[in-house]
Amino acid sequence: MQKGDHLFLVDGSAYIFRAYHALPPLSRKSDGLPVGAVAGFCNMLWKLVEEARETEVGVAPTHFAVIFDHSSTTFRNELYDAYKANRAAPPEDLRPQFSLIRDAVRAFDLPCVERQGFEADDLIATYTRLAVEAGGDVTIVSSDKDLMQLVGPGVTLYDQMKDKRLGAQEVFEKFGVYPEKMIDLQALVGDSSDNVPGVPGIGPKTAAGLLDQFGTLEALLERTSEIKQQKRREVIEANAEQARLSKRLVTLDQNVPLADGEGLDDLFIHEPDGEKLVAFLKAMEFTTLTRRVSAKLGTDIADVAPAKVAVEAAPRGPDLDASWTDASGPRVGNLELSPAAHAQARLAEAAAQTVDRTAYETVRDEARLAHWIRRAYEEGAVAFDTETTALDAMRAEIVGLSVAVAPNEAAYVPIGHVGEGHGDLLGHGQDESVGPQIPLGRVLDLLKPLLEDPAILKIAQNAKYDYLVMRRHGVEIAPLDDTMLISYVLDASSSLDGHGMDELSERFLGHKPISYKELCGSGRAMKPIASVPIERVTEYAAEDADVTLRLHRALKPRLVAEGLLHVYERLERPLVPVVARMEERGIRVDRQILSRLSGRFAQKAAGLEADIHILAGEPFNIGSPKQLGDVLFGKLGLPGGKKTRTGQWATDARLLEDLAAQGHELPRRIVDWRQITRLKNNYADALPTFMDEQDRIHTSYSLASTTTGRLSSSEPNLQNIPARTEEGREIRTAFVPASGYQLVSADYSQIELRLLAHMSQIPSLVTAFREGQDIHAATASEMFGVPVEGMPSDIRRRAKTINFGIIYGISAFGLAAQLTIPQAEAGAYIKRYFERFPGIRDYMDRVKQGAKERGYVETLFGRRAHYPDIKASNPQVRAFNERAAVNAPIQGTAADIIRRAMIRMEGALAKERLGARMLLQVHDELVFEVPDDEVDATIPLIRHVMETAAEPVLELSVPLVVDARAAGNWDEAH
DNA sequence: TACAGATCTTA
DNA sequence: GTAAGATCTGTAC
Repeated sequence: MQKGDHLFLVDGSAYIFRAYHALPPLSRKSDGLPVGAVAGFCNMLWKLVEEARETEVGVAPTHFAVIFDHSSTTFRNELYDAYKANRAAPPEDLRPQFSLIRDAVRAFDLPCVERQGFEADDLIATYTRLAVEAGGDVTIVSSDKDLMQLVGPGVTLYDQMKDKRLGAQEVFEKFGVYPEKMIDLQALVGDSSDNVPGVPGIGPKTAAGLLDQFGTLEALLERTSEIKQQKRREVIEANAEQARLSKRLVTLDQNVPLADGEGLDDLFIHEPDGEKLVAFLKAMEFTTLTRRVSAKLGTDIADVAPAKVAVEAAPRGPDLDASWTDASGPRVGNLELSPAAHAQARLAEAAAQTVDRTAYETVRDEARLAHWIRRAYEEGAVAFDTETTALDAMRAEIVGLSVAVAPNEAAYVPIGHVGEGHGDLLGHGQDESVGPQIPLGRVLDLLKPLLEDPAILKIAQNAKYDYLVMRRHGVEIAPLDDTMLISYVLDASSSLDGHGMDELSERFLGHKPISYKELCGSGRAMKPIASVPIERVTEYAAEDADVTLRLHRALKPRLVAEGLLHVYERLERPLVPVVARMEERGIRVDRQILSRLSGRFAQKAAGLEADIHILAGEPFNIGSPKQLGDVLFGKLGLPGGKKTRTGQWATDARLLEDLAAQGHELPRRIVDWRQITRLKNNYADALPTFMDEQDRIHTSYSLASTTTGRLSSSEPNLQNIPARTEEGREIRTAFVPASGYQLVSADYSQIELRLLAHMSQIPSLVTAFREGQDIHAATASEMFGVPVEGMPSDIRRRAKTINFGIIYGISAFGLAAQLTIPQAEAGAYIKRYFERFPGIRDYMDRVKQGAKERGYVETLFGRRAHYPDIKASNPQVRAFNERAAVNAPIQGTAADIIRRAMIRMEGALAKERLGARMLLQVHDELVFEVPDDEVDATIPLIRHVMETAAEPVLELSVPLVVDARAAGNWDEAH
């Protein structure tokens, strides 16, 4: 549990009574077992878990528990033996349902908690306290007045039946006091259903008035002489002790000892096991709910046998509270407690705090390091940053570590510093002048328990980097929050370095941190950080940790307030260690193959270069578009010269191809030369420079640099290795498995087009995918009336281009360019397409409209892409934003789905004890290294995980299909 | 030395 | 027509 999390606590006993009384009796058909309350209970629970975001609660739970009363006396009976003594026994037909309802909660895979000697309310109070202390928010699903005392910042009640939230303001409207005085009010008023005596003749109105006048119950009892009405004074004086007793009875115990496995963090919610749940519902014979649940969870009803459910002859007779406080009445916005207000307050707080770099400490001995570790434990969270010798996490050596536990309370631990001008570039070699430093091994030994402690949240900016560096030193940081990813989820559009710490700090804290450049210089003058004076590095590094901590406080609550917590928790945070391990593994590349290719490309390029210079009549730099343009269109006067917007001659491949098609020799050679030199320079010669000692290349994936949720790959970019041309594919043959392994490539077939079919719900497209038709041929057939059988390849090619165009937000201009046809003709194609698939135009219009209204579009998983310029007055800018907005939900949903597959993949492989290692992601493709003898077992598993990755959140109306193949290199596997 | 523009590679 | 990153050239500083 941590800041930004949201705990739902369901008052299970109250829920049962409500379900029982609200619904007509229902018996199981096969044997007449009464199950009405179970049915109502299950429906409410399912609705709550699935739809909380759409209700007044507005957020989905990250943590969840159903709390029951336990069937024994509680500490309150020791205080007052008449407590709840007049409670009627539950109705006969409800009794057998109690244990079934507990079974139901377990079938939902939700924690179900009860404790002997305590009421459900005490457990709820305890969990609420713990959650608030951990910085989380709480929704108590109940409207029992006994629970109103718990309402406060971050804590509200929720009446599911009425879809009403109760915050402090609602409590005040109902009882005339704010939540903190509810206990005193109840002590005065009493509760007949619980046998809490209170003071006779004092009702809620009078009690509220008295508390308004005196402040507290104790003050009232001490100053009864000030009560004007004689009768009232006498009755209160006579019943003072009874009021004090009542107060103890109604005060909830916030310190119930929790059993192992019932701690706050054990309440983390996870997707239910579809089979288990469906089996239970089937046993109960709830046909409608069974259908609904299985559809959502992707479970085939026919495949699941009903669970064996034991019906207890008699319940253990729990004291179930039938009283249900009516929470009706006017509801007023509860602004001071809403997640939005909370988030805003945090932002304001962060912006107001100033940074004091002189407060930072340089840690030079183990005693001081121990102090900082202790502080981290006290706070429960620590911001963390590593200073290293390189930007590449796979090569970087640790120079120092910084931590922050509170604003301005931060420290730097120098480890690998050397004196100015001493040591080599990597910072190796010690120097006495830098002063004492704790040895790396000791720092790691001391920090490892903290960094791996599941109870302490570690916060980092670009956490994957620090995770990788530390993992290489045997420390597996967890749990981990990443301020960069939080910012990215909140608004991905500022992606051009927009999530860097310095930018975030200036944007949200109004503070400009010391830049790396200021610290170390840049370019030729750049010094290794290990030789910068430690006092200066302390200011820089501790500030980074401090700023990271502040950003976390400022930004994390916005995830809840803006309904984006699930995107972060499900699609971003869990991916950090997964991608880090992929980078760490790297992929093996055959140096010899690349070297051979480089030689061949060099020869070919030299030949072409000579030809080109002869054809041009003079030597010139072919690689210079400027010189090339002058030669082609100036000196030789070739036709079709176009200017780019900077006034240069355009010499792109497409244009040169056109010239070549007209019979010009030179442009053909230039196109070939460009292809060959590119293959040589960009790939054959560049890739070996990234190889490590084991001939493996470790790309770096950015999780936060696209607007749509895709990953990007750099240094080197392994997401644009050639695949289309014969010569290009030879580069791919150099990507090979380790010995004893095969490379397996698994890619989604047409995933974006399938998602378009699902999202726009075009019947003919949906049917085509369901029946496994050739989608481009089907499109062509629908558009041009040509039968699929014997369709000319050119017709199909046009349809394919149009299909891609649709996904990209089509324009006549673009389609014309792509198909090299006149714009009018392209426009006619589009018109015809929209006539044949009118739902597509409606869908695109809806998306654009939504983007204009809200400023953003969403993927099916709730990820947002912002397009503020979609309302620009410049038609070009506007049209561009419209196309991007149409594309983003499709591309982004596909990105979300493969992220989900990646997150599940390692666990799925481990569960089957398979040794496959996930190495690369290329948007719709995953590449693995699989032990030779496990290939046959692994491929079906990989396919299954990928094909079901959208479930159970989404039930797609079209199947996802994955093609997978094993081979000795990436070209053949792809 | 730093940056923008053109080009080309991928999904 | 969408989304990226790398390299080279040429120019501005």
